[in-house]
Amino acid sequence: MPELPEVETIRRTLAPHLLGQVVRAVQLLTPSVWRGRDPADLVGRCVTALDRRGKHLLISLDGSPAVVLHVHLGMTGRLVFLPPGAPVPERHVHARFSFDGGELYYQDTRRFGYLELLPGGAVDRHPRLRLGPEPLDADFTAGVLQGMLAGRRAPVKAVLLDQHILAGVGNIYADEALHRAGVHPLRPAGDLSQREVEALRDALREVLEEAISARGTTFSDYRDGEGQPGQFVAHLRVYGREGEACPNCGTPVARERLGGRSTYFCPRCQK
DNA sequence: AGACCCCTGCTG
DNA sequence: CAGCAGGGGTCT
Repeated sequence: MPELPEVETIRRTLAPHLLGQVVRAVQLLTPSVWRGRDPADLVGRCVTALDRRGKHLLISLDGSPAVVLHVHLGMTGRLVFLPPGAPVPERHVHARFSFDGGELYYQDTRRFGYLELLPGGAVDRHPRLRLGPEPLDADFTAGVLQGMLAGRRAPVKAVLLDQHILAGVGNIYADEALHRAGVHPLRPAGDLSQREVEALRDALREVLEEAISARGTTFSDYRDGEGQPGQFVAHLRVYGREGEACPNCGTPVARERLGGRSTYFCPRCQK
């Protein structure tokens, strides 16, 4: 579920509740979702930062040495902060973190996500966090994207989805960016013209920024850090819209499978 | 690039 | 009942 815009929205909505707060207790209800050091090691530590890398959330806590709680939400993961008295989630709650101002719940219906407690420091060298560049960083230029695509025969969409090459783009935003750029998802990555690479770079940044502004895309499961759904589903142009009119040209949106996943595109606008 | 795996729930 | 779902991993 959560791609870059959703994780960024969760980060922003959790930050005011967690920064400067001390973990008073941790309850791990489903041990299999936990990796790394003992969760009890969190108790007494203060949250010093919330960061995002791609689709990964990194919660830094103080201490000597400091630690980082690494969260990946998979398809259906949620991280929701609730003040005292708020209705308590009941289904698929796997962990609960108590703070003076409320409780942080980790839920995940399908359990594809995980929580991992890492030593602080060079977290980006950790195997699961060896990711490609951030598409919203200022130095993600058309030249950088060109370098990612050059010489590859794989479909351009498959390259966009590869987190080791580019961080944070998932099935929804890959399809949306390719549509905006007018590029067919099955085109061999290395065949794109310079003009197409520039359009794709701009489209990726635009769609990710707009989705963050709309607080993410909610089909069913996704919620932000305060339990609220995102609004970007109303802005989707092709994703999940098989048979509906392309907003550009009116041609029915097509769906094909790529690597076992649905791919939506306009057969007329995307060559 | 594809198949299969992880897991639960919803839809047709 | 089969098929599908925003994540990723591993193995051909």
